[in-house]
Amino acid sequence: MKTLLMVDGSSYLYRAFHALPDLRNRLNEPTGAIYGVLNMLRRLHKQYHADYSACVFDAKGKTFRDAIYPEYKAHRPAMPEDLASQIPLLHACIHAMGWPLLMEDGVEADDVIGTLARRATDSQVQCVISTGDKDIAQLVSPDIQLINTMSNELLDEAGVIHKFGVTPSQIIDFLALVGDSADNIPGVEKVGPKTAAKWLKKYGNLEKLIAHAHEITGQVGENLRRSLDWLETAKTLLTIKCDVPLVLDWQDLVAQSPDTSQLAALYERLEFKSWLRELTQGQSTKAPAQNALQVKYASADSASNDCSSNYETILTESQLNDWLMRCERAELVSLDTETTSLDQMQAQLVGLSFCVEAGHAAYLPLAHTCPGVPQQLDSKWVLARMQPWLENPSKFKIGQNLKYDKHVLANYGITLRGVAHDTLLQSYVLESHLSHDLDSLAKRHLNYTTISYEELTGKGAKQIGFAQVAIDQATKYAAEDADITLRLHQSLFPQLDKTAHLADIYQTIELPLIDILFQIERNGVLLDVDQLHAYGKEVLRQLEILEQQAHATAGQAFNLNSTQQIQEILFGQLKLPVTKKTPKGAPSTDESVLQQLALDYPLPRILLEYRMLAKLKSTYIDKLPRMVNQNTGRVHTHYAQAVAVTGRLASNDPNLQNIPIKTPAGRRIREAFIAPEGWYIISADYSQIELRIMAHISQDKGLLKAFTEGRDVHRVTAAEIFGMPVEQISQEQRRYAKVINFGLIYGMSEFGLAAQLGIDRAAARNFIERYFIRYPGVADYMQRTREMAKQNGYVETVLGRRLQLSDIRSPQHNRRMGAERAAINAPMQGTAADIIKLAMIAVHNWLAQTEAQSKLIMQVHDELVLEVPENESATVMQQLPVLMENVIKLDVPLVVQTGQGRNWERAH
DNA sequence: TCCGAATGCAA
DNA sequence: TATTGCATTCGGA
Repeated sequence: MKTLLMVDGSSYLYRAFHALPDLRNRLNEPTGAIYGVLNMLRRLHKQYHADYSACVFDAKGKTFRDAIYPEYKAHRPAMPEDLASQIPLLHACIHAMGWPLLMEDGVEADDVIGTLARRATDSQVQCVISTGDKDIAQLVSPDIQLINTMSNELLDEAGVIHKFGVTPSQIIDFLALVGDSADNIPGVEKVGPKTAAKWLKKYGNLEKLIAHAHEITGQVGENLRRSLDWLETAKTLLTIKCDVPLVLDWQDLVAQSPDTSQLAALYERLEFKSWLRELTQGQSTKAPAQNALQVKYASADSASNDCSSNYETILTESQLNDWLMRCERAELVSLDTETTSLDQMQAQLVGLSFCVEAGHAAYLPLAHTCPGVPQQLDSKWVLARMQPWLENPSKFKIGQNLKYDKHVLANYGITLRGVAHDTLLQSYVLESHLSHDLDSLAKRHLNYTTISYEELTGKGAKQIGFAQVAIDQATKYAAEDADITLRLHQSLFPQLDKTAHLADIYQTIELPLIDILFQIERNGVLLDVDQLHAYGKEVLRQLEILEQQAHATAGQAFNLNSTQQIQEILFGQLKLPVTKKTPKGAPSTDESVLQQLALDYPLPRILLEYRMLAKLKSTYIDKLPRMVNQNTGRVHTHYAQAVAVTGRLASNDPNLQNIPIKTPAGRRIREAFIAPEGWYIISADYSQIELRIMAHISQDKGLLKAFTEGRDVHRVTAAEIFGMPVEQISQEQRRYAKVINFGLIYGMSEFGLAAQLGIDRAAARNFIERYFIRYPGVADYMQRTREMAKQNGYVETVLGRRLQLSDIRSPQHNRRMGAERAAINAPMQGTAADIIKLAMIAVHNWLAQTEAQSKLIMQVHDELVLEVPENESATVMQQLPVLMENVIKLDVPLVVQTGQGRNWERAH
């Protein structure tokens, strides 16, 4: 049987343009989209030896769809000039490569493809359609398959059912219900893929669904009934025409042999060097592996998404020996572990993967239990064999989040050393505002779609463990991860290295921090479970009393945890005044609202008390004891090193960075964080670090002076804005000044200040004006920062860490203002984050050098917490401030306050 | 079982 | 209509 290969060129054109970096030749002509599309055609050509082929593009001009629906694709902006300018050369290349190129005026590419696919089926020709567009799934049949060449996803009939939950013949109905945002075709409101598939499964098709529309209950049902007329039109728009009159012969679809000299001239102009070399040297079609480090010019080769690969499964002793030798010899080895659990303290190894050179990776299964599993090497023996290499600090390793792998190996008594790089942190330092998971990185930087974990294991309740995954599947996935990580390093590291400050932050802050965070997490913190348990009982009694009081006061029973029910009672039945709404428009019942209402009514006061205790109980009192590790008897948090865009750490499972402190009830919880017998908790925190950083960055004379002279800065500020001597400032006036000082750090508006202080806007504006008159350097800094952000698209910390602000030029006022506030805050929050990270490194190194037993156990943004044996406490108390205050030299002094006690509360 | 909304804890 | 996070409960699908 003959085959026809069709490529939906238009669907790839935009994707290539946006997915690839802005490649240009020496003439500064953009070339990225050309490269992307050609690269795909080359891959397809290698992959399929089709008898007929065609590359199809949309032509200019209106189509019948525009006629029946003027908004069709109307939301799409005009094609960017940088893309439009690439099209003539792209077409020239395709032509020179010998591909039949089709463009029909007034007909969309989809309809050309549909028509040819129909003809192919009629002529008993098999059809493969390469597209990134899901609409075309409607064409799939036993003789017609889709392939998404960017993601390597193949869709046959079963594939469509698996992906969309409906058959190819139901795809049009499915899309009509869901809508297609790419073409600006709305669906039924609130109906997503799940609902649409469910309905179509039940009723068969849209017609029958419409006939039973009255049976659908709820809001969705109403939405459906409202959309009935539209659905017909949507169907027409979404249906690919398979009967377009095309004057074409099968002969027109036979590929010609490439015009080599023409092609060489084009590649020369476009500077596609490796392809050019291939032509001139008459090499095989396989492109040589590229070393991104050497690609200095705007050569398109560095964007190669041709991740050709050779993955091996290690099942024999000799294979292992072979790979170990390669690891020993390689300059840098990419390493990844597959495990039984996301909890790094519990995780057991299922397998290990390595990559020594892009494209050459291996998977070493150790504990797969899938049916029909082959004999695997004995894991104890393997680990003993590998331990010397893993622990050798001069054998360099790279990975994606190696802190996790270090924990996993530590569970087997192995200390991973020689961590030279981590792609998670490279991406984080380079582009903290984007996602850093391996799948996203591969897509973004290599234009490559990895096999997702869920593809192998499923998701939700039916998800299986990695050990149940078949070994060949696991090899593809795990070896690919190691391979991709190495390739990412080759792309990311040179980018980092271009900006000295970013390279420094990566090398001297983030990389060294891996081991320190690992150690802190491993150390854990001791919890007085009995105390929490007793306190929980006490709180439970209070909650029961409060609940009864609330029900009695309201005159009915209701769920005190339900904001909706509280809304109904306060504003629906009791008719209390609504002062604030939630973002969705419902009357808010948050703390500030209840506090206001509590002045005049009894119920809000009860609710406030209830909420505070309920929160403490569920989030901390009950939860923390359950998080105690059974083996160590301690709580081990996880620090996320690449989550917060400003450079801060984040803590989770459990979050130890939001343990209560403000209320007496909250402090009872801090009392449960204890030191073992014979040890102390010592806490050291930076005093007003962000305000000090603001003084340093803004160089405001008044602020610098206040800090340099060691004054109470809130009191000084109050004196300035109230125009009174410092000695006469009241507590209330100081509180105002403090709110203003903090507000400034967050880029607060007069509205926000008014809300915060409970004063009117005019008064708030007055305070801000007086502040800026007294501290003109600060006003100036705010303005400079906004401008810097707008100009560069990013802001920087004192050490040069960057935060990109993609919304800073947004036409949407809200987004732009949000970005401006973030621009003002990020340098201060981020510099503080840099400083405490330096402090962690300094403290850790000092403890190691002096061979102290004391250990870091927590970091809370501006505070370090240590567990210290009695005999070391005096030294630590004396040395901590010295170390922390001198990690950086600012134009104001840094001040560190320390405390020690049997528990965290007492250490404050 | 999953997800968004509302809420609230920290620095 | 104040920055950065994480985690809880509810309630709808």
